[in-house]
Amino acid sequence: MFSTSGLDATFAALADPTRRAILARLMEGEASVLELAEPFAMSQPAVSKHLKVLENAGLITRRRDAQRRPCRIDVEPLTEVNHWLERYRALWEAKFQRLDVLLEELKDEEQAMKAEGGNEA
Amino acid sequence: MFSTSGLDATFAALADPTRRAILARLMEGEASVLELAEPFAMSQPAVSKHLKVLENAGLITRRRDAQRRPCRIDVEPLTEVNHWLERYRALWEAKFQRLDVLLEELKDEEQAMKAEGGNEA
DNA sequence: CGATTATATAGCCAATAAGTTATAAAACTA
DNA sequence: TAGTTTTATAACTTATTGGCTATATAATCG
Repeated sequence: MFSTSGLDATFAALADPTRRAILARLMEGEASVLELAEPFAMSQPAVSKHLKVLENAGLITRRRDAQRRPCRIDVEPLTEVNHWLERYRALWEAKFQRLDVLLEELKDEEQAMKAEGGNEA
Repeated sequence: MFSTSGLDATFAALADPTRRAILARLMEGEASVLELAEPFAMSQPAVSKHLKVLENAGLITRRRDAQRRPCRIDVEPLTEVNHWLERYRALWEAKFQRLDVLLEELKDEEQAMKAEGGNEA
C-alpha cells in the first residue's frame, strides 16, 4: 500500500467546479445531499459521487441525522495546499525585487531545507 | 466555446506529483526538457506531455534557445489559487475562535460580496 | 549536405473520471 | 406493516489521462 500524497487527492478534488461550488456552499454551514444537489443540473447520484471524492480527499466529513447525511467542510487539506503554496508565495509577493536576487535567496533556503531533510514536491 | 475556469486547469495540473516536482525544480531557474526529465523514471515524451499540461494551465512558459526549449515557472495561476484559498483561510487561521461566531462573520462578508456581484466557485 | 541533439507528435493501451438510469438500503411516518 | 424520504450502489457509457514506442521536426555541427 502506498499512500499517494494527500495533495494529489486534494488538488484533484478541487479541479472540478461542481466540487468547489459545494465547498463554497458548505461555508454557509452544514447541508444535506439533496440541498447540495439542488443548484446543479445533475442527478443525485452524480452529486453523491462528488461528495465521495471530497470525503476521500478529507475536504468534508459527514454525520448522520435521521435519513440525512449532513456534510460539513473540513479545512485541513486546504491548510496543506496553503503550506505547499508557501514555497512559491515569495515569487509573486516580491514583484518589485530583482528576480535573480530573489532566486538566490530561495536557493539558499532550499539548501537549508535539504540539510534538515524536508522534501515533498 | 466556453472557457472553463482557469482554476480547473490549474488544480488539475497540480494534482500530479511529477508536475509539482517539475515546478519545484523550476524554482531553481530555467531548465530544458531533458534536464527536467532526468530525475524521473519516465520517457521524454511523457515529460513533454506533463510540460504541455503545465503550459496549458499557464504555470510555465517556454522560450527557444537553439534546439532547447527552456521552461520557466509562471506564477500567475498560483496567485489565483492563493486568492481562491482566501475565502477559506479564516477557517483555519481562527482556530481558537468560536466556530458559530466565525461563520456568522463569513456569512455577512458573503452578503456584502453578493451585493457587489463577486461570485466564483 | 549528412549526422547529431533536443523536442514534439502520432498512435496505441489501460486506468480513471464523470455522467447516466435503475435499484437497493436506511430511517422515518402514518 | 406499508409507504415515503434520503442517500448509496451497481452497471453502463464516453471522454480524459498518463504512460509507452516509434517517428517526425527543428536546430546545430562538421
